[in-house]
Formats: sequence, C-alpha cells, structure tokens
Amino acid sequence: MNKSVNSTQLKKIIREIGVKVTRQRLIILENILTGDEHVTAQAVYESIRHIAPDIGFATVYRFLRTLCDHKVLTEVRMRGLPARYEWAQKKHHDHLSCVRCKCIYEFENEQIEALQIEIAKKFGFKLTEHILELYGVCSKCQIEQNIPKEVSTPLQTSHVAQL
Amino acid sequence: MNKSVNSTQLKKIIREIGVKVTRQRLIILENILTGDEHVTAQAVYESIRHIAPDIGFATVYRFLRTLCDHKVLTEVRMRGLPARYEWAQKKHHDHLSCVRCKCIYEFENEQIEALQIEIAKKFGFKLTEHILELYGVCSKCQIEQNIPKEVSTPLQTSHVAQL
DNA sequence: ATCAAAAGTGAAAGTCATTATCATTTGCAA
DNA sequence: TTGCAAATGATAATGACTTTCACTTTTGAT
Repeated sequence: MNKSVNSTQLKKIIREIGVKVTRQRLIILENILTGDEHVTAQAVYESIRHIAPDIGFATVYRFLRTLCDHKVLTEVRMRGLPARYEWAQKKHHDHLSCVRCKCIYEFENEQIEALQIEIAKKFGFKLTEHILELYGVCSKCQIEQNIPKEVSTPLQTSHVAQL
Repeated sequence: MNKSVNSTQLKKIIREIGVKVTRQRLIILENILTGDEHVTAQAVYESIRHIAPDIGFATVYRFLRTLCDHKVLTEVRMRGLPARYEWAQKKHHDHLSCVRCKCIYEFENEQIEALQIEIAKKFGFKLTEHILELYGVCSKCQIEQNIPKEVSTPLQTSHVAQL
C-alpha cells in the first residue's frame, strides 16, 4: 500500500459526494487510501488516533457510512464480524477468507455472476446486490495446524485473482 | 408448516447430540419444528412465552447455538440482520432475499457449487463453508413500489426451487 | 472579508443482538 | 435415592454501531 495522495485529490472526492470538506474527513480518507485494505471502522479510528486524537469514533463511523452510501467504499461483512471497508472498484469481486488466520483473498468469476442473474430472474427479482463468501483454511494454516492458533491481531492480507 | 411431533422424537434428537433432555429444550425444539422457517432467536423466545413464560432468552440462544454446533440447525445471517435458523437439510441451498419486505427464498445451483470448489482449490484453500446471498426487490415489491414501505413486522415467506 | 445558515463534530448515552456470570435448580447415572 | 455435572434464568456485560445534542466549522452570499 502506502500510495501518496495530495489533499486536492481528497477534497475532490469529498466534494463530489456533496458533503463539506473537513479536517477529520481528509484525515480519515487519507488513512483509508494509504492504509491497509479491508479495514474495520475501529482500525481506522485507532490508526488515526496518534495523528488526530480528537477525532471521535462516531465521526469515523459516520463518514465511512457516507462513503459507502456514495459508492466510494464498499462494506464487506463476513460472518458476524465487524464490517470491513474497501475501495469500491469498477470490477466486482468476492471474498475468500481463512477461518483460522482471518486473511482475506479476493477473486472474480464471471460465470458465477451470470448464474446469479439467471437465478434472480427466475424468481422475478430485480437483483440489487449479492454476497459470495467462501470460508476455509488457507494453505499456510493447513501446514501450521499443529501450532496453537494465534491470539494477536489477525493479519489482513489481500490479493486479487482472475479466474 | 404445523407438522405434528411427539416428544419421543424430540427427546431422541436432543439425546443424540449428547445433552440432557429438559422441559425447556423440548419446548424450544417443538416450536422450531412446528413453526415458521427462518426464525430468529427472538421470534422463538416470544413464540414460546405464552406457553412457558419462565424460559429465559439466554436458554433459547444457548440451545439454538448447541443445535447449530451439532448441525441440527443452520444459522443464516443475512446482512447485519439478526441470525435466523433453519433445519439443517441434507441438500445445501442458498438464499435470495427482498431488501424491501425481507422475504426469503431458497435456491440450489450445482454449477455455482462446483465453481466455488474450483476457486478454493486455486487458492490452496480447504473449503469449509460458503455463503451466497442474493439481494434484490421481489416481484411483489416491484409492483408496490409506490406504496409506502411497511412498518409492521416483515412477512417471512419461504420456497425452495431447483435451478 | 464577513456572516449566518446549514452541515459537521465529539462525548456520551442509547440500541440491538448476543454472550457471560453465577447462584440455584434439575436430569440422570450409579 | 442420591450426588453432582449439566442446565437454567436473572442480570450484567459485551461489541458494534447509531443517535442525541450542545457546540463548532464550512461555505455561499454579500
């Protein structure tokens, strides 16, 4: 990650969704842009604390919601876990997550997409969204099965693959 | 629904998962067996109240969890909504839900299942589970779009279709 | 630049679904 | 029948948000 962004770009994004440009929004947005993918609201809040300890978590949650409402971000809810946020990409993709180390991979599959549309049509539904989540044990965790499960913060890795 | 069940059958199910047979478990289990599909823990709790007001919701939640752990029930989590429970069926299926009236339909699709396994394999994952949820507007709600959204308890209908 | 209206903010309280605690009760194997 | 692990229910706690509200900031119009 660690892309560099200038505040002009950030301001543009904020203005385009029709809300006011504030210091807190710039900081939050920059953090999301330059930080890890698949972050939780808590993670953003904590990651921002050292640079701007005055920003409340309500503001983080609120802005994250706003960004989702305007399709700048996409909310990813895996299981009952806290929501994670990622940049809304042109290309749709789904997620594959390890139940042990919680790492997340992304994948795309046109065939499945097409089949979903077909199914919705058969039920007379106007499809607005879908969620496809695969859960399993990643290759690394299959090997380390004997090692006790980690207790620390789960590592969030991310990759995209075209299948 | 309204299948009739005798307590011998219920007791058998409870004993088979290796826990004690209690009055509350019999009542909860009968309620799930004879009641609606896709019920929430709250719904079970409330539905039971008039016949056994002494059963606490902790007991309902606990037993529902136990039933899930032993594959008697399956937990279905759509979006951030409360978990719903359904009988674990031999045949796997996925869900299609209306974002407006919250009705749930079930469907099966072998092709998608096969593709999922293939994707997991490509990532070196040992697939343990998957979630495929389609969200949209059902045919009924497409027609009633002009009528203000209902405020009362959403109707839960359920169907299975083989595609 | 100034200024008021509207929008945004932070702290704290509130929700909602679910889980944990713990003193008491109950199922059931011996 | 009895001993005791398992189960229960009341209540408190938790986690992830969301709402409220008094105060602050942005911004478009002047």
